[in-house]
Amino acid sequence: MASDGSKPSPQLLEEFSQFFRLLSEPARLQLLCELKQGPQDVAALIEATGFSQSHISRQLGQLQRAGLVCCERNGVRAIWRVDDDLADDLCNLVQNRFMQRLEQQLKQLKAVP
Amino acid sequence: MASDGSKPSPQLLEEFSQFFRLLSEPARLQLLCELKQGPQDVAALIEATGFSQSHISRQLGQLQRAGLVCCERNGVRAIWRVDDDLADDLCNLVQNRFMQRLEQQLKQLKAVP
DNA sequence: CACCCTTATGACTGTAGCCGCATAAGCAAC
DNA sequence: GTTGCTTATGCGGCTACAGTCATAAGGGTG
Repeated sequence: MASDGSKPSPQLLEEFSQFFRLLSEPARLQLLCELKQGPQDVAALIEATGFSQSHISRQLGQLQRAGLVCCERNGVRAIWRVDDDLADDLCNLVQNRFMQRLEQQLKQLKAVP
Repeated sequence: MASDGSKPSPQLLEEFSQFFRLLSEPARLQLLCELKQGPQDVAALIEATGFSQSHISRQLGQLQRAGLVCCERNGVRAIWRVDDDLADDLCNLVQNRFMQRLEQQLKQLKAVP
């Protein structure tokens, strides 16, 4: 968000929040993780997650519109795959921070016996 | 999310999604941006954003529980400030991707006259 | 053509969460 | 003590969105 003193515009904030909202649903994150294992069709995703077909279709549609996944069609069948590592990168950043926090808390507990 | 072939646990996905949900609200992003300009009290945030006092208090509470902001109390007054640059880093990553996408689309339009 | 399989979508319900209003809680000064 | 100022919170309305069911749309195969 602008490393100088300027503030981002409301429109940009709205776009940021919409993108983060995409990742704020465990179901979508789980689909992204499954697809990270490799391209799969919807039947495999149903098997892996237990979600209903319509649910998966909707979530994949949202992820596709955001450019995070894409699909290749063999006739009627659709093979989905991750199209952008951004979500993965964001999750790694968050996970690193989680770990740093836990280590810091652990250190503080050790320091005061 | 685990650069090897393993999938994150459902609990971790839940934590990720909860964190991203924090950033999925323009009001909270805006508060973070305002505080990025420098530590401020609630009155200044009301002035800057136009939000109600109760609204700001709730959102700051959520950000505080997540460790993104913290406050220093002078008696009854609270001065809030950013306590973690993670949100900023995440926004920068997203913004870079937005720009890359737009440049790519622009290039494709130029390539096919 | 009919029949089947896969995916997308309209309609609906239920729930979560934003947001404001009013009020309580906490602290300073008098 | 009371008065005033600042922040936190219970309550309620409202909206947005996840998730399901049923159905349509699009393609393959006989």
